[in-house]
Amino acid sequence: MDAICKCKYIDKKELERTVAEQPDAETIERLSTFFSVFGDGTRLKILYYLSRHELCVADLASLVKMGQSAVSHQLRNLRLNRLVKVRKEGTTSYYSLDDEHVQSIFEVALAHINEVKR
Amino acid sequence: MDAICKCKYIDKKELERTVAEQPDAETIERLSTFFSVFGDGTRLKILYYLSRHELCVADLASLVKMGQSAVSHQLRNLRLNRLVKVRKEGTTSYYSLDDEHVQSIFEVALAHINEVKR
DNA sequence: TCCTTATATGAATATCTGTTCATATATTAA
DNA sequence: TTAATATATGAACAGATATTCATATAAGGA
Repeated sequence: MDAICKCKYIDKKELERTVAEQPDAETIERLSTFFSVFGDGTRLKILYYLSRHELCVADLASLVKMGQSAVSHQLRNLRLNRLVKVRKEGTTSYYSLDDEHVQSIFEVALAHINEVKR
Repeated sequence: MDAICKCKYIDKKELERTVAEQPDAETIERLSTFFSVFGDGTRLKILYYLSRHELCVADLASLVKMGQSAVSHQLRNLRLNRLVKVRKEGTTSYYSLDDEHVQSIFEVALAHINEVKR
């Protein structure tokens, strides 16, 4: 702790506690990655549809009005971040949500943007 | 509704409801923007510190170990997204949180990454 | 076996985003 | 008024990211 606290209104002891308790680098890294996944309209739409139904790639593509390839890439992203899971049947891949937090995340975020109301 | 539902396992009626109830373009836009703000380590750190103290720019810069300019740019971003607010006193700007959802957001996200545990 | 269908993926490209650098603005002190 | 300090901001640059295109893989049917 060095150049900190040049300003007034700060209880130095409390600030030291804040620094001591700060999330470690890995936590920050994983948090920002997690939020980045939600920071894209295409992925949000996919997550919304999957929160209602298990769906195959072609149907998702038609629902979000994007090419099959684009959707496939995004599903891969969501899969790697453990937000969706796949079930294969023949050549068809059925995707569904793999995280019970997605719903809560949506709710809090909607609460935010509805209160700010532009 | 056209090329949808080529796959089985889908109740067409329910799918129509899902489409009818889907969030509009503006909501998707605002949601993804909202999440994008959290999708960056520097901003997450800033939000963490501000969740504990009102702080000036110089102290924030020293805490997150970044240049004053970088922090200033990020604070501007956070300000435009209504997550922080400023209070000026002389030449000093004191920032603090401007959103009661930030805490809840953190909690849900932490719950997620702790359960997935790498 | 050959063809069709569903999905996955590497490469290329265009766009977006974060940081730095230089500088502007504004307040206070000398 | 001049200097020093705190912050803000435009421009430039580098790195990240989303989409498209072409193609690979793989299963099922003819």
